[in-house]
Amino acid sequence: MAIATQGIPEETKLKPLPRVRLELVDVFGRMAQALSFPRSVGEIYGLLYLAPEPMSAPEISEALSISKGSVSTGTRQLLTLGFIRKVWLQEERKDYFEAVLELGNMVRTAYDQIFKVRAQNAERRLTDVTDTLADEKAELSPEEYALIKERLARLTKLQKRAKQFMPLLERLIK
Amino acid sequence: MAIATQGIPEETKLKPLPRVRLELVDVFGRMAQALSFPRSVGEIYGLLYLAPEPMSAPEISEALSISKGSVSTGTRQLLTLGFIRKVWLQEERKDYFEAVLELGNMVRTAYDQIFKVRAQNAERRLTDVTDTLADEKAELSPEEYALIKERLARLTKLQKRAKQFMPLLERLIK
DNA sequence: CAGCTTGTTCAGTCTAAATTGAACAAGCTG
DNA sequence: CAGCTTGTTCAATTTAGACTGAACAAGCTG
Repeated sequence: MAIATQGIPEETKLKPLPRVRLELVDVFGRMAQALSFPRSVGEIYGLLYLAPEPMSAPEISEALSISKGSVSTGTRQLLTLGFIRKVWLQEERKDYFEAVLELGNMVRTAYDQIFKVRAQNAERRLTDVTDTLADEKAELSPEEYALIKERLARLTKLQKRAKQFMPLLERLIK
Repeated sequence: MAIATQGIPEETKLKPLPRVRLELVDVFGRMAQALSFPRSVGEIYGLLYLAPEPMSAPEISEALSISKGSVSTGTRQLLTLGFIRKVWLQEERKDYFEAVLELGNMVRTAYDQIFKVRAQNAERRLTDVTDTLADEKAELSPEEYALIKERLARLTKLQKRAKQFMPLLERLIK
């Protein structure tokens, strides 16, 4: 008997997840994909969101049948986005994770880290293009130059309007 | 001579694009990717945005070095999003395309078609999960049932808040 | 109607990103 | 300290989905 159970990790006692939980895992998995995050990241969050207790990385790995590596990188991403947090359970040695339920915070940090950065990039690139136009003025016909200038000006105007709009959005999110 | 030029399409007279235009193609290409659209779709829009005249599908294909197929599917997507429109040039037979410059409209229809649809999907899926919980009630411990119920209620609440938020957003976009 | 060109569709190819799994470091335990 | 387990990293693999190119339909032109 001792021999037979030897290689098997002692923690195989996990109950299968109830259907509700599996379904929510799927919902968050798809949602993550729609937002162009790795599906597994969404799944981990979905799993933790309905977990009665914090879960360890090996537990997550088994419950979702994804590799240790994916769990490691996935939890790291979720931690930096503030979607989950680490919990130290009594004298346990492993890390445990739980979902952050205060969704307001989540949305706000996600907004800061993703939307804001992208908006800034877009702004910079647009000014680069405008610079290129100035450089190239001599090589363009006056008509084409004027046309391009006017259209870039439109974009810049839109850009500015979006920028003004952002603080308002930020206040609404809070 | 007749033989030598035989296979070559007569319309190879396209000038190379000025650098400004190439740069904007790139900007929109990347922007599209960031919004999880195919890069080529963004590139087509970027090309048309600074085009002095409407462009035909073969012209687009050549200017961006992408296949006929990609141009066909890309223009279709842009048309349904309202980002470009078809133009019939005098008695020409081919379709010509031009960018819609009224960005307000664009943003609004894009919002309707993408964001709104996604929000509705999310809502439906969430109610599905809630239904599953009801079905499964008997198989869950009272504690687990209560916990899951409470957390799903949180999500539903957030969902509702987001829903209320949308008309406001719509007004701001206009 | 034969021979063009245009435009759509779709099966196959290619590429970028996600995922795996193995190697390794670090800590705990007998 | 030998033998666990945990967790990270990274090269290799897999997968998803964008892109291509060929086949086809439809129209116009001599």
